[in-house]
Amino acid sequence: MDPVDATGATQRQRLVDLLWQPPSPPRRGPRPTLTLAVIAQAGIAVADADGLGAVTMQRVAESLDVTKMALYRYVPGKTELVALMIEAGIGEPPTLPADAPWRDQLDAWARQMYDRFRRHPWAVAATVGVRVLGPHELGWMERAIAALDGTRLHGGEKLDVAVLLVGHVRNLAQQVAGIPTETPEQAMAPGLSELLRGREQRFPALLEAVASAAVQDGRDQALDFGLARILDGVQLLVTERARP
Amino acid sequence: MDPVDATGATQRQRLVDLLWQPPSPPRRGPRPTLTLAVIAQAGIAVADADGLGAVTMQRVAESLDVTKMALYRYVPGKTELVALMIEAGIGEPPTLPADAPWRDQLDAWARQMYDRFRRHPWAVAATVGVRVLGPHELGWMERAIAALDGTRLHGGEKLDVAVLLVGHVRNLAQQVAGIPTETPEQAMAPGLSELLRGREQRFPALLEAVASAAVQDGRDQALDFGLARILDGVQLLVTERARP
DNA sequence: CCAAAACTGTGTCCTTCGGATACAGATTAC
DNA sequence: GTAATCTGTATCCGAAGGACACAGTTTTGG
Repeated sequence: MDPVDATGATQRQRLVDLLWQPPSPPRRGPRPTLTLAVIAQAGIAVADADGLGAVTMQRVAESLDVTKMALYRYVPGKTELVALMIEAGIGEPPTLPADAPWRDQLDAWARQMYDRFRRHPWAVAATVGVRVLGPHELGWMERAIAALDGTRLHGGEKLDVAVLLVGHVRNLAQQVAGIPTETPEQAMAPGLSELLRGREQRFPALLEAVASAAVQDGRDQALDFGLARILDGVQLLVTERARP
Repeated sequence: MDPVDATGATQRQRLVDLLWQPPSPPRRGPRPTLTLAVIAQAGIAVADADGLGAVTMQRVAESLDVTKMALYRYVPGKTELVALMIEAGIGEPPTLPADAPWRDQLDAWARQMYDRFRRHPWAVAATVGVRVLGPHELGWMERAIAALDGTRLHGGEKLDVAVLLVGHVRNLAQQVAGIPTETPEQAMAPGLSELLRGREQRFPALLEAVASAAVQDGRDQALDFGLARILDGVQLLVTERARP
């Protein structure tokens, strides 16, 4: 199943080690010219500028004035490089007032995560699919779950709330990616209204919604809306659980 | 900005045409051995079997007993092939009872979309980022918006509800992809509990949640949970709007 | 009926990418 | 000092997307 290398470690285990136990500097041989952090930052710079597709070993190496193969001394492969970029890009989990109501905590949490994703739009595409989580990413999850500590939700429910919020934030960040100036609703997809033109009778409800939404103002209104709905729904459950 | 080909059409416009106006059969020359639908199905078969990464021109062409370059007679490039795969994979929007309450309609809508994504897990990864929407995909949106026709929500709000639901469904489908047997909570990420082992003091809330969630049963419980919360939240808004 | 036009599928070539391997130089431990 | 260890490099490879020219096939117009 999982490919095994010469040392007997699986690819997965090597990635886990890379993310969770940054390798100690070597005791012999020439001093390394690079570090994992520097490499990750270089990759992030490329991705921020020209998208995830532009992140190639060649390009990252060039920006660091080394050869492509030099990177492989630090990183097993491109998958691992992207994983490091995600960890660095998402960054440390936010510090939230632990004594604030859970709803305020989660609201702030979601907005800060949205901020990170907006700063690094490629991170949305990079974090699809099952993968190994790093300390930062797990720290974010921990912080969200911890916000629900006071409630009487089950463990599974707490996890589900976090998953729900992450999904919303990721989804919105993705929609806005690449269209920094317009509002999300207006530019949900390139030329939505353009597509609808000439097909009015086929998508009447959509047409009317888009037309009346175009008048709407609102930076990040879709984020606010979804967040309010989700937290309203969660609040309903929490209060229901609160009374015996 | 947008590359222009010899005929003066932009790449984007060519894709729009491909999705919305299936090209008519040629009037002269040899009969084509393939059709767009057949090619898309071949691509879907490959993706279903071995993932989106296994979808190469070569591989798809082989499965159709043609050369790689033959495909380019039908499809401008791989991007367009994937777009066709998405359209065919998502399929026609569901038929829902138009007289049912909006909540039941949206619930069924979301579950059917979840079903499609579960059948084609690669579709989640393929539909990240801004892209041109096809008739099917737009039809799904239309159907969701139409479900809210009776309510007094604004156009923008209706769109936001749809986006919210799509986000949840996509997110869940992605989590479950590749782990068909276990429950989503248990296998949110490969070896979440394995990662937590030895780091109990660093992620206490997460640890407790995972531990108590492991006992939970529940196929698709995360889907149900999120759906219920979201629709609860929407319902709150709808009823609020209903009374003057 | 026949030639020109239009179209299909193929073979060949190019570039880019991720990655394996072998090697030369630098640094440290014994 | 010498052996072990580690770094960065140069070279090579297979697979990928795609450009292009060509040969064969079918229809249209005279």
